[in-house]
Amino acid sequence: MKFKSIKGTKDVLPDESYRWQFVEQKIRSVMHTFSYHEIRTPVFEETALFARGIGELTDIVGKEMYTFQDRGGTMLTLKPEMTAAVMRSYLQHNLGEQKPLVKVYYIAPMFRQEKPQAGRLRQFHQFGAEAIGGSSPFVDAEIIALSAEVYRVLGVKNFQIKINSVGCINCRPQYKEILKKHLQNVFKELSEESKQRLEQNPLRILDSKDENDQKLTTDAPLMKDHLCKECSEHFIELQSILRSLNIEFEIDGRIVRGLDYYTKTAYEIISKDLGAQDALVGGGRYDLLLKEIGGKQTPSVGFAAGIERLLLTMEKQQIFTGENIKPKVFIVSADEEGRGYAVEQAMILRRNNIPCEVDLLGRSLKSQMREADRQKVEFVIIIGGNELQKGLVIIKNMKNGIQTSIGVKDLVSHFQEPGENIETRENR
RNA sequence: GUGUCCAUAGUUCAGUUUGGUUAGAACGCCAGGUUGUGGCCCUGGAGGUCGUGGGUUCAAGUCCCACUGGACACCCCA
Repeated sequence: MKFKSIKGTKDVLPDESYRWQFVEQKIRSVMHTFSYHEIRTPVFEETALFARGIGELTDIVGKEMYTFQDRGGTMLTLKPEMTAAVMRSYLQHNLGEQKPLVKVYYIAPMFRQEKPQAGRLRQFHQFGAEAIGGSSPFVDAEIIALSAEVYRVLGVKNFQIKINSVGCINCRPQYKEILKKHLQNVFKELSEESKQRLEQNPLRILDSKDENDQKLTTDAPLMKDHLCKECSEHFIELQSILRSLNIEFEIDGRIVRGLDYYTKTAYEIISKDLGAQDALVGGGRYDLLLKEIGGKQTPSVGFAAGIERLLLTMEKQQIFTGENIKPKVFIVSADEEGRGYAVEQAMILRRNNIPCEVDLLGRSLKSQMREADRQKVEFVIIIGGNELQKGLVIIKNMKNGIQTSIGVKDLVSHFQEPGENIETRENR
C-alpha cells in the first residue's frame, strides 16, 4: 500500500517552499503598512456558521464543503472561506466594542471539494483582509487599494481591477425583476443552465461563459444602472476616491459575486496570465453578513485572494522570488582527525548566527567539496590533522578558488557581518 | 457532477501505430579518474512489480474493460 496526498491537495516541497515564504512575507509587510492586524481562526467551524453566512443556496455550501460529524455529534466543516469565520470571531469577542473600525488580515488554508483544475485545488490558500464597521466608500477604496498594492509590491504585471455595484436589499429585487423580464424575451435561446438560473439567480446569467448567452445579454439591463440613490452615490464616490489614489480600474457591470452576502461594491482582480480560473482577488462589501449570523448590522468590506493563483501568475511572468536559503560556509574535514572538529566549529559558527553546513555522512573530501559546490556556498573551511596541530583552518573562496589560512580563534569574526556581535543578538 | 486528453527510473521523455529475447536515453544521484580540494570532462554504479485490477493471447509496457490518479475545460470560484 502506497500513500499519496489526496486528490486536489499538494505538498510544498523543500525546493519551492521559499517562494511561499517570500510571498507571505511581502503580504504581511503590505498588510502592516496599511495597519491591518493578523487574525487566526480554527480550520473548522460549526457547519451552521457557513450555511448561514455564505448562503444555503450557494454552490459552496450546497455541494463543496468538507462536512463531518465529530465524536460528540456536532456537525463541523473545514472552512471553505474566511469571512464567515472572521465575523464569528468578531462577534464572539465583541471586537467592535474596542474600536469602531476593525481591520484584520489572514493567510490561511481553505477547503472546497471541487474538481481540481488550473488554479483550483481542494485545499488551497488565501490571503485576505476585512475592514469591519465602516460604511464609507473610503473603506471600500482602502480594501481595493490594499489588495492591489500586494500585487504591485510583488511585481505582478497584467492585472486588472474590475469594479461593480450589486446594489442592496432596496434596489436589487426591483432590478432582478427588470432583468428577468428582459431575459424572458430570449428565454428559448438561452443555454440550459441559464434557463435554470433565471428564477433563482438571474444575475449569474450575465457572467455566463456560454458565447450565445453572452451575445443574448449584450444589451441586458445592468444593476449599476438601476441602483437606488444611496447605492449610486456610494458607487460614484468610490470611483472618484480610486481615481484620486491613482488606482486604475474599470467598471464591469457583469461582475457578480457568488456568495450571498455581498452588497454595493463587488470587485475582482483578474490576471491575464491565468487559465480559465483567472480571478486573483474577489471581494466587496457585505453589510448584511454580521446580522445574518446573529450580530447587529455592521457595514463591512473585505477581499480574498488565492495564493496558488498568485504563484502561478508569478511563475508565468518569471518573477524571481529570491532564492532558497543556503549556507554561507561549508566546513569540510580533510581526514578522520578533522571530522569531529569540523562539527564543533560548525556549532560555534551557528551559535554566532553564521549559516553553516557540515558533512554528517563521513564522506570523502572530494564528495564534501562537491556537496559544497552544489549548495553554492561562498566559502569552504577545510580542517584536517595538519591544520589542527597548528591551530589553523583553510578558507577557500569558491568563486575564485583562492585559499588562505587563518587561526581557528578568528573564524567567527572572519565571517561575521561588520557591526554584528554576540551581544547584539539576544535570542539565545 | 460532466467532458477531452494522459499515466514507463528521482525528473523530462523514447519505446505502444505493425504484441515477441535481460525496458532505454538525457538530466539528477552515488563512487572513482593514484599523494588532503568543487564546477568542465572521462569511466563505472545504483535506481523501474511500465498507475492498480481484470481480460484477450503461446506471448502484453504495447490490444480490450474497469478503477484510481493527473492535466485542461464546463460548472463554480480565490
